[in-house]
Amino acid sequence: MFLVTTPIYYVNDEPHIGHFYTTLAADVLARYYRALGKEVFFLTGTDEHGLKMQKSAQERSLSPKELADKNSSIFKSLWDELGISYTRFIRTTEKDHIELVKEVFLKCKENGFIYKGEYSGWYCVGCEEFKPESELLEGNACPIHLKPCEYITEPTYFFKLTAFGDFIKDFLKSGAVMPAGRVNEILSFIQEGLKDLSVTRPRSRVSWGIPVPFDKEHTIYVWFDALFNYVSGLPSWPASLHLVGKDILRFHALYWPAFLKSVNLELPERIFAHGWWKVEGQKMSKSLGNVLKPADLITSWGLDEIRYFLLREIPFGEDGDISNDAILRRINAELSNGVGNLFSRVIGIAIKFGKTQISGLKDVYYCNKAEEFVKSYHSKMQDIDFYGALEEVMSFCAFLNKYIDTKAPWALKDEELISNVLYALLDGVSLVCSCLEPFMPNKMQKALSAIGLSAPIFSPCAKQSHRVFNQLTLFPRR
RNA sequence: GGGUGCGUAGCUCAAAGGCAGAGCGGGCGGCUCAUAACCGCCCGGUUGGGGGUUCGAGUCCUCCCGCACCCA
Repeated sequence: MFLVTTPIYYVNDEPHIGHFYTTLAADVLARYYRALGKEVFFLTGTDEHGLKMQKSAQERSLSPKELADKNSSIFKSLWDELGISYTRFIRTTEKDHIELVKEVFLKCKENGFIYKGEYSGWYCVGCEEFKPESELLEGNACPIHLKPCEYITEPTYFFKLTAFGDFIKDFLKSGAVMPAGRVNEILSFIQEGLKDLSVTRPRSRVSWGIPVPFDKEHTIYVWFDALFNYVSGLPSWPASLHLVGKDILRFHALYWPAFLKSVNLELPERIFAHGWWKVEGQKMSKSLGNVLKPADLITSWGLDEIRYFLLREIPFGEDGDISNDAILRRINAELSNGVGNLFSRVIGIAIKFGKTQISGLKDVYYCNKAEEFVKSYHSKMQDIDFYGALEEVMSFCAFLNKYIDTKAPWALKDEELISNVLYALLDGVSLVCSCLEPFMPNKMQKALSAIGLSAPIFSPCAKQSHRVFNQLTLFPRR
């Protein structure tokens, strides 16, 4: 079973393009493995505890739960509207999750990895973390929130992170964390010396969270709480793949494996950290007011088009830039002129020559090309290289266009020869649409049904005959 | 301040010491099945800059510049 997760999104934030990007990547992989006939469980959800939520709720005279309900449903209904094919939407306020976190926390203590101590330092409410003194601005202000931090000393429970340094290093060197380039950051963080991690907050200060099962004066730290959603939310453990943004890789590649090991659970098979999008060349930020919402983009360009763009524009893992020019280029050059036009071309030939029921001799040259294409497509998909996989599709489209020109079926007199060409072309088009289906499920399902297929097929020349039902303009030029 | 990574054509990216490439965009030609599409050809480069190692460097070393990120 393929078990894929997104991070659970913190409900104090509004969904933006970054949330969509991670979720989209998971959705594409989920659809891909389903199309391969594999059983898939796709987990996403919301992270709802913590001081930030507690305070936001207070400001709005709501209970934290009321605010969490409201904001969580914003995420959930967005994913529903966008057709994200998640299996479960988990919330950290759900009972089974809370029970699991308590259980695991207790076990971690029993295993000797949690001990009581005291923590003092400058605390930023916005960040929900203590700030090192050197980082503070004038007036002990937090460099991110520009508001003064509070100096506090409080009893806390520590997690013995220091016991896991070598274990984590081995994990990082195993290649499970991708892209490899980002692993160095975590390694050097370990190299500089780990410290034990405070994993509880006093109940008096943070009441909105899961209580420590053996000490009601303390609340379990939100990250400890949140990360275990992967265990409570999946039907089995370990996960096949955690998709995360590069900003939270440390939590996933360092703390998370340590937490898991401390309670004798297996580690996730793979963790992939993707990059960040700029918007028209600028960093996305609330202060710049250029936070891009997925719904806005999709309204202007279309859901499938944006799905395609985000995974095609840059190699998955790198940072990228979203601009209207770039989107326009991709849509016109690749979707309209490439895929869409090829589709119309082939259907057009079939209809014009009155051949909507097509069988023919297999062209070995075509079949070899197609085999080669499908093989590299799969290999890229399994490496989580969306960019590369889509590039393969585009070159196969180019091959098919050339194939048409070379064979020039309109110049052929022999009916059988025409059928042979059309057989290869329809086979090719069905592969193209199949390979694109995980990326653009809506358009591709229409395309597939126009050629009589209800689901993707990935085997070249497997069907003895093809049928053409109707002409379709898949991607109008912009 | 310390560290990691990046910098290749106008744009998005390849090239793991061996002829600097693809696609897009631009120009010219061809074709008529198709969405002014498609096919072919052409233009496009001091590989951020300087120095070094090597028969040979985009690739390795070193210094500088710029950008991103991690840490203090």
